[in-house]
Amino acid sequence: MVRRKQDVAWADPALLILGSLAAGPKHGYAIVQDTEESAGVTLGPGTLYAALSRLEARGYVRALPGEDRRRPYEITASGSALLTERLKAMSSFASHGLARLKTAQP
Amino acid sequence: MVRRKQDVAWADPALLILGSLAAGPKHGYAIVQDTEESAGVTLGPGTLYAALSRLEARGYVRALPGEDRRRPYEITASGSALLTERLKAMSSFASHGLARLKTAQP
DNA sequence: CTGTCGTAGTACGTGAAACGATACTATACT
DNA sequence: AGTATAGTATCGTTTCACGTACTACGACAG
Repeated sequence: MVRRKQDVAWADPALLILGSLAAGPKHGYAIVQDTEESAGVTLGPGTLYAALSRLEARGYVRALPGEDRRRPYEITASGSALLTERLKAMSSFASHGLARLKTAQP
Repeated sequence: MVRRKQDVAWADPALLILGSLAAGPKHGYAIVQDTEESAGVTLGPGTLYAALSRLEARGYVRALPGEDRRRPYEITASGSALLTERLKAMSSFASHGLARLKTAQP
């Protein structure tokens, strides 16, 4: 088992989770499915729950009262603020980078 | 010191390096300065040179003959291809996420 | 001449976290 | 009952981000 950390990642798992929760509260399994289809990234359970509890400890998400055995999470205000900042930075970096790639071909 | 790994990063250092090299060959120190002004991220030497040698080992960058004390690096074709993929993914994730944030406010 | 500042890269230790594997429970179907 | 699926949790390994400290060299001030 040669865990190869996925060879130059483009986004932090925590950011994928926040992005998924931005659309509304979800429980863990739903987050996994959402990031798979919207970002093409599959989060393993180890990654998911570890990142979720870190986000909760830092106040970016909040656990909602679980109805049955699912535990939904909700993004908080500071989580939204953080996500907005990061997404803007990503967006501008991506467009600058793509512009560089187009022009700087020898 | 409590190495807090920077609290939800928005981009892998390796990606910042590739993005900087997309504008043309640079040596390490110049990459640091470039990412500082273009992305607002300061890469420490430990982060920078470790990431650079990983990128070189995987064939995404190539070391050019060093003139004096500096060691310039150049992005390779597969590095450009990788960067393009990742930037496109980042860009679409960022725009989807920002759209979600706008609409889904209770 | 010597201090120190900016440039450039090296070496290294520490801790955080990604990831896969594994295990477990509860419901649904057959 | 047996199997599949939904859902959550924990463990161990490995990798890597990051800070600190260090070497080295040119330029310029004092």
